[in-house]
Amino acid sequence: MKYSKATNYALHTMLHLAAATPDKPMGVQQLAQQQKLSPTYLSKILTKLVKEGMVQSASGANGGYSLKANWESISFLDIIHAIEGKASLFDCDVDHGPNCLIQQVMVSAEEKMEEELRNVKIADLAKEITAAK
Amino acid sequence: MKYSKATNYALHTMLHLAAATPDKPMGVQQLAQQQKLSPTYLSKILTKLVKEGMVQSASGANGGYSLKANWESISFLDIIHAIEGKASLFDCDVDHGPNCLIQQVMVSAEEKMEEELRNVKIADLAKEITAAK
DNA sequence: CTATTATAGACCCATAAAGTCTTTGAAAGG
DNA sequence: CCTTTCAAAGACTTTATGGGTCTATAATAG
Repeated sequence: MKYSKATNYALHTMLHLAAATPDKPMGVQQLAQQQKLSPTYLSKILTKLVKEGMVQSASGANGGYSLKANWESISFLDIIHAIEGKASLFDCDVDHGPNCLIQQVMVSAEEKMEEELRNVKIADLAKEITAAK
Repeated sequence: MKYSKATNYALHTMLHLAAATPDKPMGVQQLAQQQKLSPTYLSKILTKLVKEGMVQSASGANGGYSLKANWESISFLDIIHAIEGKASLFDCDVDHGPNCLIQQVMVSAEEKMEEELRNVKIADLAKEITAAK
């Protein structure tokens, strides 16, 4: 079990947008250079973030991606869910009634992790970065 | 990102052993029937648990698998680590120095989940099951 | 010695992640 | 209106891994 690389890229891209230019749009090639990956691949990831309402896109000259107005409230969990989906990490497939004790333990542990990820906003890290400069 | 089915099988098998016969060994075909999967596949999973020192195996007639002496202290996390490995769920591959803030957040969230999984022992659930009978 | 059981490893298949390429569509600016 | 610049969409390829089978080997009880 591993987080996908796409999640890593998404988190870094969001942090970069938040720390640099929440206002001005930034092109995908520029964003891709930071992480040394292909622009077309990153654009697929960004499109997911757009669909989830975290990022705005603008076509045409001087276009690009920028954060949406509500960006200060975006948490790690929001971004992870946008890429990985919102399904539970654990599914008990065994056919033994609806109340699987194991399932309950696994889900409650997962919720502990999600709670933490929900509490950390991308804006928190962006502040740390800009303060360090 | 999902837990593997093997983890699900391992947890259920451990629980079944703990709730049924911590003393007498149980054959893999019997264990496999419970979860409706092939004995050879389950044996691969059980071998991992043996190597991690949670389960004892005995070849030959009247052989099979049984829990080890220390079984009351075995946690969910122990079993999960035996199957999934102990690596972190998140690796920041981006080349930007050793102190990735994102990595730190992800790891600390993961530790919250692990803490919970470390606190729940398979013996706890086994007690619940036997008490319910 | 034989029946029974675990162990090991080669092997296969399906699915999903990871990434490329090409076409289409939208906007800005002359 | 035409061209340039950008994102969006989707087909496609590649690679890795989970999930599983099969067969041969080793250990042990009786």
